[in-house]
Amino acid sequence: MNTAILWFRRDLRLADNPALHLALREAERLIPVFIWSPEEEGEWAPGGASRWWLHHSLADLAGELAKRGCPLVIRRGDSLAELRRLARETGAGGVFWNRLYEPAAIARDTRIKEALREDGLEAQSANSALLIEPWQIRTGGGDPYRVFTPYWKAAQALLPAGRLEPVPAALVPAAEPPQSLPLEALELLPRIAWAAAFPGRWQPGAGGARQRLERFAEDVVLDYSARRDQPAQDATSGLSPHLHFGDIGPRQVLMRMQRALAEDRGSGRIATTDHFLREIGWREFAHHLLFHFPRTPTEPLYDKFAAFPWRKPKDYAADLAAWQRGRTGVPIVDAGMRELWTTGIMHNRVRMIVASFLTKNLLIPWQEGAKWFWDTLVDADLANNTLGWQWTAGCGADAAPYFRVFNPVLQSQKFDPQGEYLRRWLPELAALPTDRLHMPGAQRPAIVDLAETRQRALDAYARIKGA
DNA sequence: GCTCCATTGAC
DNA sequence: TCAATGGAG
Repeated sequence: MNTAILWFRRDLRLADNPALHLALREAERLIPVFIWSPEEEGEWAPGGASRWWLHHSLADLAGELAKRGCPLVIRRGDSLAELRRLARETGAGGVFWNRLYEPAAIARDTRIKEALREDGLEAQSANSALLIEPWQIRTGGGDPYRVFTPYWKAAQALLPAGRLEPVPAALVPAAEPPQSLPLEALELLPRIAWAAAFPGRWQPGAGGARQRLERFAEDVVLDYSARRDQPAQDATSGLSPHLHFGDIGPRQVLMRMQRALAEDRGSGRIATTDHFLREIGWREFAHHLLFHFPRTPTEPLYDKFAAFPWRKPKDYAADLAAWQRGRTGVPIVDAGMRELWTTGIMHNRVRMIVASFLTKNLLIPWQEGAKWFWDTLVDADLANNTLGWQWTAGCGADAAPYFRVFNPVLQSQKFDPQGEYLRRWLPELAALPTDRLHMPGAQRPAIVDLAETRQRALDAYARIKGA
């Protein structure tokens, strides 16, 4: 084959890109293409924050490709139609891509693979996004895992080893350059100034991802176990949006961590690196679950929770709005929701706190929280978002037992003892003494009584228990 | 079928 | 202490 199409989706990098190497094995000339087709992702088209990231990550990828003499082609519309058109225009003999695991994407890609093969084209997919593909791991009984610890234990034996595919220094483009839209034509950037603070916080793209991984592996991971749960600290990797868009892949992360370990065995690095890789394991587990239980983005994994007595939309609309805007009167909740709105991210510890508050204290369905996160997080990822929300709501895999209701005041005191995080995101409270800072009503009257609503949640759970 | 372990907590 | 549950053995 003379020419191959490399179809980029959420693998926006040249390093450790197996589809790229599949294509280069088959063909001399390469046509890298990105097709904007959000309607093909059903209910889960990228949200506003994700689109901001995608724009900049695509710009970075286009730059890297141009440097190697092989410009990125940008199209919009029906993916299959555009791939066929591109193959016709260029005489390409095949299409290569890296797999996605969302139900809508799997259905689309399966259909496209069949259609391209019927056209007489080669069509092949590869794995760039996961250490272990969802179908590689089963319990002794042959079922998918639903509990993390045994899943991750089984995963150890299947972790990839060996070298990663190198980045080609140069690529050969199509004989005739195909038509391409300018990136701006996709209109991915928000029209309002909402994302104004994002560029100071993030550098989307493969270069930014590599810098983050280096900094983390050299320095931050040393204290990861001790500091990861404190939202005021800059003690996490910050890799989640990069991993979502494939600016970097989990194999690159794993190999870098293994190198860090090899460089200084005997230090405290072993335990803390394992702890971090365990979090990468949660990402793998989330994809395992989404693949095997594709209805979970909207439905509880365990059927009996379908009968859970959530409040009704007309009753909770005002409380939901207060939660979204960071006006609940519970400081740690409001701080987290403001961090999310301003930066497109929220510390994982705080995600659990605000999610517990929404589902248990406000008794609002977890799906509402999942939708809000979907639109506001730069790292919005269907697998991770679904697992996180169902975990907190108590209806999903490896869930916290429902009777474990987070107390946001205790959580705040424990994980932000100096009130540093609270003062950062609620500057109007900066002058308060720390002990008062954590308390509901410090800034505005709390919309609910914590003790009362905790009991209401426990009662609601008791009603469906054993159903 | 049984025991044991683990499970980002609160009272 | 409370308490539910999956998974391993």
